[in-house]
Formats: sequence, C-alpha cells, structure tokens
Amino acid sequence: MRKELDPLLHSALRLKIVSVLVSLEEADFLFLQEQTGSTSGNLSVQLDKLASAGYIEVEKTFQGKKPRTLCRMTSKGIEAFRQYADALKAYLNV
Amino acid sequence: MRKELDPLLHSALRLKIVSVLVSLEEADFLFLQEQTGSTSGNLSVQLDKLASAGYIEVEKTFQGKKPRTLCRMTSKGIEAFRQYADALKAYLNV
DNA sequence: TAAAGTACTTTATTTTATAAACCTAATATT
DNA sequence: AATATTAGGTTTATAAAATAAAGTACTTTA
Repeated sequence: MRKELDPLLHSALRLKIVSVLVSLEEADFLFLQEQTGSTSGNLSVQLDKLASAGYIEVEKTFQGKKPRTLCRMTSKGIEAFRQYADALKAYLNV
Repeated sequence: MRKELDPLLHSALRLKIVSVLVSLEEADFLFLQEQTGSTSGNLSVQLDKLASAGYIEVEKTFQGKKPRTLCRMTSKGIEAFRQYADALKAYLNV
C-alpha cells in the first residue's frame, strides 16, 4: 500500500522551503521569501513549524545592525524529506 | 522557478484517490475507501471536489438493489495529474 | 417486524493556511 | 531634532480545508 505522506512536509509552502534548503547549506529569511514567493507572515509561521519539528534550525544573527535569520536543514529534516520524496514517487509512479 | 502545485491535487486524500484512479479504468466507492483507508464521509467530500473541478466523473448506478458509485478520471483530470507530477518532480529533483 | 447492516451524504468541529495588522530598531528626511 | 520610512520580522484574525460525527434511505437478517 502507499505510504503515508508526512503532513509537515506535504504543504505547498513548507515543501518549497525545504526543497530550497536541501540544495543549499543555508538560506536567510529574505532569500526564502523571494524563492517561495510567500508573504513574510506566512513564511515566519511555517519556518516555526519546521523548526518546532526539528526539521530545520533557525539562527537569529545580526548583519551590521540589521537582523538576519538564517535557516538550515537538520539531519532529521533531511531524512524526513528523503522519506517523503520516496513515498511520493510511489504515488506518481516515477 | 518552481511551478505552483495544483491545490486540488496537493492534498493527501485527493492525491491518493487520483493516484489509484489513473492506473485503473474505474473504481467504485468501496474500493477507493479500502485503498485510501479513509472514512466514507471524507471520501464522499473529496470525490465531490474532484468531480466539481471536472477531474473525475462519478456515476451512480445500482448493483442489484445496492447503490454503487463508480469513479473514473476525465482527460482534464489526467492532464492535471500529469502536470502536478511534473511540477512535483522539480521539488524533489527526481 | 424490529434490529442491524450497507452505501453513502450532510453537517459540525477541528486543524491548517493565509493574510492583515502590528512591532521594534535603524536609517533617512525636513 | 523630531518625524517619517524602511527593514525584518512576529502576532493575531480570517478563510479554507480536512476530518469526524451524525443522519438518510434503503435492505437484509433474526
């Protein structure tokens, strides 16, 4: 039978975020906003969810005097993404 | 940039339904319920949404005295699924 | 003939996603 | 030097979606 799809990853915006992050070491808030085309509010909320699940880590730094939020995948997140991708392929018969 | 994911297909249950239907000529309500593991209520709602969008067609027949609901993909639905699968692959880098 | 079962549909509740409003600090403007 | 504007977010409110519970219209079985 088809595997269940991790609901945390099976969401349009969170999937975008994670698919950007897996191919990069790290990305900041503004870059993610640009890549995903989301509003900052929605992005903030979804980053929180990913962070609470331990899929990404979020580091708040300053660049000069401006705040800068850096995000990167954790190994847990990478593994979850891998499994999600595998499960999905069964649905798409890739 | 990544393509948008059709929200009608990007839902756990509707994706299950469609992924079953694309590989079959047709399937009835009970078979879909068994394959997807969903409740009948949820299945009924999601079939309605797919039908309203013109992605599937639903035929209500009788088998002897029992109602029997048959579902099959439309060409519109097949095309939508194809595009959805393509878009997704870009996210997964398949 | 009353109780239980089949095959659903409808309505209500919960969860999730999105958008709008707000906040704080820094820089620019008059 | 006060005031407005921008940057980089967060919080709260609204809208949409998913799910579960209850209901309907029969039919079968005891």
